[in-house]
Amino acid sequence: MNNDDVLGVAMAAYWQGDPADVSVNAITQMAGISKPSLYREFGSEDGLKLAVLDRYAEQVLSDMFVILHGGKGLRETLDALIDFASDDPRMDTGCLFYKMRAGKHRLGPLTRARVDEIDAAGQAAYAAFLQSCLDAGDGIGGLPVAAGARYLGEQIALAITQRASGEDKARIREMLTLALSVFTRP
Amino acid sequence: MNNDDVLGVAMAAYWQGDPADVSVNAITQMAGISKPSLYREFGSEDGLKLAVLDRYAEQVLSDMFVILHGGKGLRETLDALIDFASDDPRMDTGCLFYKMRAGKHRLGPLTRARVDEIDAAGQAAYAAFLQSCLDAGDGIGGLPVAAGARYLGEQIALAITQRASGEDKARIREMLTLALSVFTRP
DNA sequence: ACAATTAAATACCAGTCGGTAACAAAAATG
DNA sequence: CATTTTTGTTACCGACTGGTATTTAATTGT
Repeated sequence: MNNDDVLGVAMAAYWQGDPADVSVNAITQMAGISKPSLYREFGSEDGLKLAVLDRYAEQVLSDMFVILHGGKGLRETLDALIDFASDDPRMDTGCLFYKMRAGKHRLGPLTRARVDEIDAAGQAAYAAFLQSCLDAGDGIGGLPVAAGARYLGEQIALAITQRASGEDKARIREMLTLALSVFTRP
Repeated sequence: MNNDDVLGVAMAAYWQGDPADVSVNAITQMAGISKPSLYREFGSEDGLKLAVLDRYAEQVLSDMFVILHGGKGLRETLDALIDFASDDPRMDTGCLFYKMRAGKHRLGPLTRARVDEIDAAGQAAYAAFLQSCLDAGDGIGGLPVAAGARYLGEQIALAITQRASGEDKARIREMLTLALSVFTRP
């Protein structure tokens, strides 16, 4: 059981439940390693969560950035975001990043700082996407880019968070589609 | 320091922070009473939280039901909801009910059941409001009542939750107004 | 083969959690 | 006044938390 395997186990555990409800003891047990081994590798619980978050960003969140930077048009990109948020099986138990962001006050300083970084990067990506739509001549419902980016980000987060609470996929899609319809209004 | 005072202290503590992060020890300390006194009165942490939630529903949530059952028109009622969610000073630290609902898995069975009850009552109130708008001849953006009620409830919850994380009031109002504009679309 | 070094595990630390048993003061009841 | 019953307190319980000091096992260098 090498370090990457441990990271995988920890990510699965944090992702499946609530990061704040999974103890280091539980992780060492699931990974079949001793506690000092884990602490030697990651330094602290904060260090472990940071490593997990980085791995998650690179393995999962990257897909969302790919959608946003795909250079497709407004409708096509929004549809891809809706598909991802309401149907991707990886989001069945929610998004680890959003879970961490929702419980930010329970995180250590390292992980919290990284959450803020990723959040800012997300905002920037949403804004860049909307700006590119404007540049391409697509209207975005007459909204300012910054406000639209915040709105878009929060609606996606809301939809994925509802996935974690077992809400029906079709209903989530319905609500998200409705929320994002403000961008494609005549 | 009588029982109602203790309930007030507990409600303030739970409301201010996260209900899951406030221990019974902390509450007894803040209220200046001993732990067995609190347990004799409320039975368990679950019982205390249930009592707090009931008090909160009667003191705060009732105002939202009053708005919904006020018999006013669509636009006026939505505006009142937007005002409440984005400007009412009592929502500066968020809504205790939504905080409990978000951390439902951390609640005891009594409180969790009550959260579900209140949630269902909220859904019903939103649906009744939208139905009354339809009956009065107001269109609600061509949405089915049930879907609209879910959407409306979640958008209000999102807005108030953002209040708790210190988001700017004006931006929250902007986003909520945008989200609810789907109801008043021509 | 033996010594030095590294890796991993056992066992422990102080602190907090929700919850209670045992006990002291006070108030109601005979 | 004496007795019971309620009210409140101190001190404790076992279980868990994040984090480590210490010891044992495996590996390496010579």
